[in-house]
Amino acid sequence: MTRWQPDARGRLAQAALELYAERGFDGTTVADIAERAGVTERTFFRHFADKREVLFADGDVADVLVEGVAGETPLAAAIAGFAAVGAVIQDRRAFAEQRNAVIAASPDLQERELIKLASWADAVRDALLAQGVDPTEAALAAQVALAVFRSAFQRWLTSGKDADFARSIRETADALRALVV
Amino acid sequence: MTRWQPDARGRLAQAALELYAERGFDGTTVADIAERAGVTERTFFRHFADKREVLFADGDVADVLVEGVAGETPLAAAIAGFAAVGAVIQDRRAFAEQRNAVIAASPDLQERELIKLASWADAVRDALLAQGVDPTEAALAAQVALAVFRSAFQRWLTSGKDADFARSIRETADALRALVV
DNA sequence: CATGGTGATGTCAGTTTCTGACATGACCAT
DNA sequence: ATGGTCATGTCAGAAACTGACATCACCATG
Repeated sequence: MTRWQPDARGRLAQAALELYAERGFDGTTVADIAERAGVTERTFFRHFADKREVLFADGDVADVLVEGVAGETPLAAAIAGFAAVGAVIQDRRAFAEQRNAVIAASPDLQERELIKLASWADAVRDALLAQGVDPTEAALAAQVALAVFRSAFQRWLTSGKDADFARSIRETADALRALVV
Repeated sequence: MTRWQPDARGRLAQAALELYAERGFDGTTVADIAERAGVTERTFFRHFADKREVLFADGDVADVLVEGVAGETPLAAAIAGFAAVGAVIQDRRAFAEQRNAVIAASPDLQERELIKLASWADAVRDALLAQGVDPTEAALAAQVALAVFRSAFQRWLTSGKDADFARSIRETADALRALVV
């Protein structure tokens, strides 16, 4: 006789995404999420630091990001890092869409999203630093690459069901070059 | 006999900045802030939506930003908008430094800072749209200009007491051009 | 001068988020 | 079998916020 069902964390994450989609972030209490997942509220807070974080457990995405940082120039390298993340996201488009819709509907979740993206930019900056890039240049390249990623993500979402993330990145990078000239 | 001292809102903002600097954001309760300002906790929440917002009442900065959006190219126009804000910030350097230090010390405050900056980028994007710029191009230009602003702000802070914000912006914009080439 | 409306604040009760401390019991190594 | 470990449960409480209603200086109006 097992005392608890396995993967409480996964059930909590799933329940949270569903409830945020059904009733909105504000209309959902942590007690609701815990109940649907079949655990107590206290267990929720053992797995996730707060009510928002449950949507942002990216696992090892940061590793993918950092390993992808390589290229001819610092900016190209930074963009390549984000492109690697794009490839991961592309494999779960339906999830990405639902999650994106939920976040777009809640300022609280947007805040958390922004700081997560900022931490990605910091990781890219650090990767560039490790490759000997000048600190100021690395920070700027990471921020600009993030801007490209965000724009490319929107482009990918609005480009239909079978859009290619790498293509969206390339197109956005081209648009950037056109802007700066 | 006046029933209350004037400018409760201003006193709350001042008390909050002081206390966040003294004890940190987490170490400060809204009751602490209200007490120092000589009002009740309820009054705090009438003036500010939440505990973070008290540091982010920028007043008419968004107007300055939008009015500053003008230039030869969309990116130049977007950067000009942020440069206009820079000029305002430059006039209150000591305040900017203290506020920046307080925010840097708290992830919660950083989140709010990021979403405020994002809303600035959205305002710039809308201003570009109003000038007939292509939507995708406008969004990207606004995001890139924000990256330039953030980098320029750091540069300005670390460039000594009498640094010129406009100069930091120019230098960062030059760095961007060098990156993209 | 009286009267009544307005607006900023106070008071208070309640919900929700989040934390610390301690208890439980299945599982595992010895 | 015995004891340790680890995920979870239980409980109490602090702090962030919200809604409803009360107060009373001030001000316009007759």
